[in-house]
Amino acid sequence: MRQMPLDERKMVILQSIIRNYLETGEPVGSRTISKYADLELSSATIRNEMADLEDMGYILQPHTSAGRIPSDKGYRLYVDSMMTEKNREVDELREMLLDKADKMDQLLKQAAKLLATNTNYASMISAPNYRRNKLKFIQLTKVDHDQLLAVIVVEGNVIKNHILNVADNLDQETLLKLNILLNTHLSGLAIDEINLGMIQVLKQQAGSFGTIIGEVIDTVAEVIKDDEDLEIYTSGATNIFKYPELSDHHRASELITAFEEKRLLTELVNENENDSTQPQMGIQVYIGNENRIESMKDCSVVTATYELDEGMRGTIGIIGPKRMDYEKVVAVLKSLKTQIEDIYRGGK
Amino acid sequence: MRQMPLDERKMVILQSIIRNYLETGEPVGSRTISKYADLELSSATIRNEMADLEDMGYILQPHTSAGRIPSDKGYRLYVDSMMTEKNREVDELREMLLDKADKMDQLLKQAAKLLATNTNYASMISAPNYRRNKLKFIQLTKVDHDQLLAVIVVEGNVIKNHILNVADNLDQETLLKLNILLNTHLSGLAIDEINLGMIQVLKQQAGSFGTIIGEVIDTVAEVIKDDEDLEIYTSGATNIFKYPELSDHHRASELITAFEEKRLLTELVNENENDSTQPQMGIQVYIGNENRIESMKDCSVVTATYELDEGMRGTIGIIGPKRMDYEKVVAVLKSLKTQIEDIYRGGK
DNA sequence: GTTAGCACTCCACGAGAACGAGTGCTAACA
DNA sequence: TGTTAGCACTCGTTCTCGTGGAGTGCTAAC
Repeated sequence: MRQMPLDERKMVILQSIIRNYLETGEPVGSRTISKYADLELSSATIRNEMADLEDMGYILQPHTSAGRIPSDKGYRLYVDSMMTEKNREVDELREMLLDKADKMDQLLKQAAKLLATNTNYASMISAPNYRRNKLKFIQLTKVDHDQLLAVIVVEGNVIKNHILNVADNLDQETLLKLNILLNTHLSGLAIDEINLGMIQVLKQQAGSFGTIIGEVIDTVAEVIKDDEDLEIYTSGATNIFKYPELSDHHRASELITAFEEKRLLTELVNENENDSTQPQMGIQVYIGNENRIESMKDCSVVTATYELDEGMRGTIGIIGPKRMDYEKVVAVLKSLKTQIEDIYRGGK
Repeated sequence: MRQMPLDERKMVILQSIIRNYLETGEPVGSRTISKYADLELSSATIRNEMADLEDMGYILQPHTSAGRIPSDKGYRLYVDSMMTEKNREVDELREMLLDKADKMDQLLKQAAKLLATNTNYASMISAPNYRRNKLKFIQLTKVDHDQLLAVIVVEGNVIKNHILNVADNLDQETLLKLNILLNTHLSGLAIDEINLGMIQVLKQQAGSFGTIIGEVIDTVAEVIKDDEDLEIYTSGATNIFKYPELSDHHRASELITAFEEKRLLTELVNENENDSTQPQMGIQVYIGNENRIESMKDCSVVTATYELDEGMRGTIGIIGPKRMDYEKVVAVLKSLKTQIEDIYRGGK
C-alpha cells in the first residue's frame, strides 16, 4: 500500500465512487465515473486513477474485472472529510417527538421508532443511567396487609415502582414516619452518593423497622442496576433485509438476534459513553471492523451521545450497511440528540 | 377429494408421515415409512395407502415424484386426535419462573423468554387487560410546583404511573383532600365500572379542582387503553431461522417485522381471548391458513388463554413452522398457563 | 498527461446431462 | 382380495460447460 497525498482529482473520483456505491450497492466501474458530469475525463484516465486509489487502499476490487467498492479506509476518509451535512430531513423529527414527551421511556421508545423509519436502518437508544441523578422522593404506601408499594422518583421524572413484602402489619402512622425519615435523609442525593454510613444511620433511626429501610434501599440500588444492564430500545431491525449484502441467512440471523437480545448492544453503548475524546459534537462512526461486535463487522455503526445532566448520558445509534447514507444519518442523529436534550430540560 | 373412514392402518401411516416430517422437514417417501418398525409392509403397499390418503386430502405432494407432506387437514387430524401430551419437559419451567415473580410485567417478559428458548419457536405473551380489575388505590403526589405524580394500583399489583401537569400550585392539604375523595369513590371499583355519572359527582365535590380529577380519570382510562393495544411481550423471533421453510428472505422479513411491530399480534390475542368455546383447557391451534394473519399463513400458531381473575385474561402463544412439535408445545403452554395463574394467586 | 484500442479475466447466466428419489401401474403371488 | 416385486416414468437437484458482457491493465499514439 503506497503512501501519497490525495490530489483534488483523486478526491473527486473517490467521492464519486463512494456516492455511487452508496446508491446502488454494486461495484462501480470506470465508465460510470467518466460519465459523471463534473470531470471531463475518459474511462481510461479514470482507470489509471482508480488503480492509484486501490494502491493507496481507499478502494478495492471484489475480484479481477469487477468494478471497485470503497474499503473501510475509503469510507473513513469520506466520513471524516467529505461529508456535508444534510439538514432538511431533520425538522420533521421535532414535531413528531413532542407528542409523546410525558415519560422518558415512552419518549425514547418513540424516538427509536422514528429513527428507524426515517433512516431505513436499524436503530437503538439506550436510556441514560440514573446513578448520578438526584432522588426527588421515595414514598412507601400500604397495598395489602403484608405488602408495601415503594415509589421512587428521580430527577427527570423517572419513576420506579417496587412491591415489598413485609412481615409486620404496619400502621399508617409508622408508615408516615418511615416516609419522612427516608425523604429527609435521601431526597436531593444522587444515587451514587448513598453510602453505607448513611444507611446505618437510617436503620438505627428506624429502630425495629430497620429491615424495611434496608429493603427499600436495596430496591433503589437494584432498580438502578437493572437499568444499566438492559434498558435499550431498538427498532427497525428488519430494515437490514433491505440491503442484500447483509441479508443472507447467516448474517441476518445473527444481526437480528443481537438486536433482540440487546446484551451485545451494551458494548456499543459503553464504548461510546465512556469515550471522552469525542470529535464532532459527540458523533462517532464505526466502519466495518472498527466496532468490536463480531456479527456487525459488515455493518457501520453511527452513535451519538446525549447528555441530560452532568454524567447522565445515553446513546442513540444507527446500525446499517457500510454503504450507509452517512450524511443523512449524522444529521438526523445530531438533531435527535438535541431534541431529546431540549425536551428533558423542560422545554415541552 | 374422496370421503372415506380412516381405518387404523391409514391412521398409523398418516401419523408416521407426520411424525417423520416434523423431525426432518423433508417430504417423506414410501420407503421411509415401510422401514418404520411397527408395520411390516412393503413400500408398494404404503404407496397405495398414501395414494388414498392424498385422495382424502390428508397429505400432499409438493410435486410429482416427491414424497408426501402433511396438508393442513392432516395436521388438524393429528392435533385433534393423535396427540399424546408430553409432560416431562414441563417441570423445569416452574422453578425458573419463580425467580422473577415480583412484578407482573417482569414475570411475563421472563416467561416469554423461557418459552422461546425451551421450544425453539417464537413466543408471545399478552398482558391481561385490566378493565375488569378493581382499583386498589390512586395516589396523587406533588413532584414539582406544577407537576403531580399519579400512582394507580389495581388488583394483581399492577402499578401505573403518570405525570400530570397542573396550572395551580396545590398545597399539601388540598392534595390530601383530593386523594381521599378519589379513593373513597373509586377504590374497589372495576375500571369498567367507572361511568360518567360518577365522574360528574366527583368533579362537583372537588370544586375548583374538578379539572384535576378529570385529568386523573383520563389518565386511568388512557393507561388501561395503552395496555390493550400493545402490551405484548415477544421473544425468540429469530428462532424461525432454524426452519428453512420459513427463512427465505421475504417470509422471514415479514414474520420478524410482524413480531417487532406487535400490532398484528393483537389479532391473534383478541381472537383467542374472545373465543369462549375453548376446547381442551383453553388451548387453541391454528394451522396454516386457519389464522388470519397473512404473513403467518405458512406457520402454525398455538395459543393458551390464562385467566387471573374473572375477565382478566391474557394469551400465551407460540408461533412456529407447521411441522411443529405440537405435543411438546401444548404441554408446555398448559404448564405455563397454570404457573402464571398460580403465581398470581399469591402462591410464590 | 490523456486517450483509443485491444487482449484478457472472471462472474453471471442458461442449457444440457447425469443422477436419484420417489411415484403409479401392472402382473404375479398367497 | 390384499400384498408385493418390478419397471417405466417424472421431476427436482446438481454439475458442467459454453457464452456474453462488464470491466480491467497495458500499450501506443496523440
